[in-house]
Amino acid sequence: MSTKYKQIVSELEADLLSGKYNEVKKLPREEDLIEKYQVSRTTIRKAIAMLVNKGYVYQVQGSGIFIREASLQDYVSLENLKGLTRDFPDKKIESKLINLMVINADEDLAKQMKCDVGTDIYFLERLRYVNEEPFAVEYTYLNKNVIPYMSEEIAHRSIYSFIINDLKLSIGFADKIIYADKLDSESAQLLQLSENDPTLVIENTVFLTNGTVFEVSKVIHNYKNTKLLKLANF
Amino acid sequence: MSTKYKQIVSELEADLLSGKYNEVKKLPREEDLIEKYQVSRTTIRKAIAMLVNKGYVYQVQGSGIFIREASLQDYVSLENLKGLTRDFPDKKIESKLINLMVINADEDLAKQMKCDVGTDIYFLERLRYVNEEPFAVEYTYLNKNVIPYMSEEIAHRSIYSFIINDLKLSIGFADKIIYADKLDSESAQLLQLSENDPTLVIENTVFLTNGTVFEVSKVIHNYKNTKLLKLANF
DNA sequence: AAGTGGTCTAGACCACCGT
DNA sequence: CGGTGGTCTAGACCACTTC
Repeated sequence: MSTKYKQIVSELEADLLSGKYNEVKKLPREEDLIEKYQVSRTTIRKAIAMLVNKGYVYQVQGSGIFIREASLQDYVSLENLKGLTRDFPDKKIESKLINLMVINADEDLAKQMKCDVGTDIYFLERLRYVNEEPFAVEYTYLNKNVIPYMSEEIAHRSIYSFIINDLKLSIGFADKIIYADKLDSESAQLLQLSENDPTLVIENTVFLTNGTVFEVSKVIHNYKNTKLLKLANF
Repeated sequence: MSTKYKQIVSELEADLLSGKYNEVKKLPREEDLIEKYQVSRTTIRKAIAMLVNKGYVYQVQGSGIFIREASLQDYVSLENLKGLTRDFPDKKIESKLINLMVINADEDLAKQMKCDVGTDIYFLERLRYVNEEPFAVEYTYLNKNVIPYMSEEIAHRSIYSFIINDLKLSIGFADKIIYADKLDSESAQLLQLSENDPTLVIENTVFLTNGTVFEVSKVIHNYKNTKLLKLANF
């Protein structure tokens, strides 16, 4: 059983995605939500705050809770960072494993992963496809002390769902550095593009809830089919 | 006078940026902050929640409030979107105005700006420099019904500070679409790069607190000196 | 003026971290 | 176990929007 406000968030999120409020472009007022879910105002407001943070809605004092209609389709959201499977629920996601090995952290990697030099690290190289088209080349480093087990089978599917559902770890936050660059020849070949073509690169450092680094990765995207969506609040 | 929690956020933010807590890498516990600021726990927790959203800190149940040390230097933050002046406080920011005119919204622009076809729109083209280097070419559309006045003088400095401080408008949120592409010849020349070099493009739609669109813009960045930083929470 | 969000309080009880 | 965050309640009063 989850907490009340999280359940309310899930339910409202599902309603929003199903288009339940598309006509009025508004959510019911706070008082109605309080009545519907039988919770205190604080709890409702906490749930709404989550939806605001996720970019679903915005509130206007004296007026109501309005839906923010940034058509989510075909964009990789920078808010819900739980893997491609979440971003493209209707599309066919595949991964080709190119490399999987255990290495020892050198000084540079140890610093990035906040671990000791020599720590065992899984290194994975994957080519990811969306609807049969090459989408990105991923170079991933996982701390073996945190992720004790990794296999070809897991790497083919979603590593994140393995971490959350099987290892029961909870992911806390991530730093992402985003930039454009020229493609190197290896990545170009994998993405079926030409050397020196543009590419969108994302370098990730991903932390558990307690602040432990468990993943460092570099993802080289096909510029022809990657668009990120960031919903910012001031 | 601002609200209590906003004042607390400002103060803690300044403390964090000044490096006050760099040694312990922790903020004081909630109870101490309550004592210090003489407010209720809810108010302190609201302030901390803001700092968490901005990516400054993370909380661990049973343990404390820890500082998230993602070195902010040389990155354009996707959290504090108040212009380059905020992102690079120590650097020299300049803008060269290339074009400033009033146009009428065509069907496409009207849709993007949620206004009527034919509405007066300021169109600006600016080349922005950071430390004397060409940083980005900006194409900006501003709804003249919202921003009634614009001049060469304002366009040379920060449009955002004009909107906030002089027009007293409050900016609410923004949608940002981010992708890599090949440079066209005009932008390439302005950025002192070659045609077909990579570029990082950001397309913005910016809203006031009440949901009114006041700006649509396309920013074509120099890939050699632009790195974005996104601090995500799960 | 009526409707609806925004801020703030005081306090209860639960859940997780570390020793 | 003590220390520290996490969730939740009930209620007061303020501020903005809309008519």
